[in-house]
Amino acid sequence: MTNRIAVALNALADPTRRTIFERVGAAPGAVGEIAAGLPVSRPAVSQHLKVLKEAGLVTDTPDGTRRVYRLDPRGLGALRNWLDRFWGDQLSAFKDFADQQESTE
Amino acid sequence: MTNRIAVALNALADPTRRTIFERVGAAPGAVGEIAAGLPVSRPAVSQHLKVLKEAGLVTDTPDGTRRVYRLDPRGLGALRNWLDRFWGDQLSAFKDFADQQESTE
DNA sequence: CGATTCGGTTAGTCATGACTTACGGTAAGC
DNA sequence: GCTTACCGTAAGTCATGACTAACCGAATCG
Repeated sequence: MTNRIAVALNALADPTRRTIFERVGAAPGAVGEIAAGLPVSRPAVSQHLKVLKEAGLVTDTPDGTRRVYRLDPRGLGALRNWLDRFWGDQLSAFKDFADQQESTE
Repeated sequence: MTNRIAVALNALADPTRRTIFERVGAAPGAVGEIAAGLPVSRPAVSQHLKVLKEAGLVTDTPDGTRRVYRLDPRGLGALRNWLDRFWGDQLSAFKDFADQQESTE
């Protein structure tokens, strides 16, 4: 459960991989199209897409010799839920902090 | 602007650092308290907290010789907004995909 | 004051992973 | 059939960063 978060965060931590992820988010496309214009080789993009796929952040669909990648809502949703948990923690913690400040002033 | 996202994601990618972040989220505390029970040394925790602080994910407050760390809403909010952008992309992309599926069946 | 506690910093080691080059494999076009 | 795109994989190189041990500064207590 927290492992899904681990792989997702690890996948999005790399700058090149994040750029690839943003490109896929802007418009689904094949590996060659995604790699075009990037400062890394096509095999590198392939490896990054593999990591993103195993993280549940993208999915691939065969299309002839090409392979179209698009966003996967599962990894995205898992990250959102994880973040929202801390958002709640943060709010309650801030409330405690504010109460304490008020009581000691 | 995207640099804030970069440092935040990079900070949360490390497992040890994520554990520290979760501990701080559960309950604010000093460095020694956070380091207690962790499989790494206290200086390591100190270095991790520095990274989390520079990422806008935690803040520190001096308290005598101690130093209390708590969550910082800024980094948390930035991450949420960044994720939500892709959430919108994902939804529209899924809609396009569904429309295309429908038109080709 | 000295002694103690708490925490940040430095230097140096070591493992992880991002990248390229070369290769193999599959589907479309002649 | 043969060739051409397109893509994933393997092997090997190299840089980044996580960690420990040792050190130093600052605040508290006797």
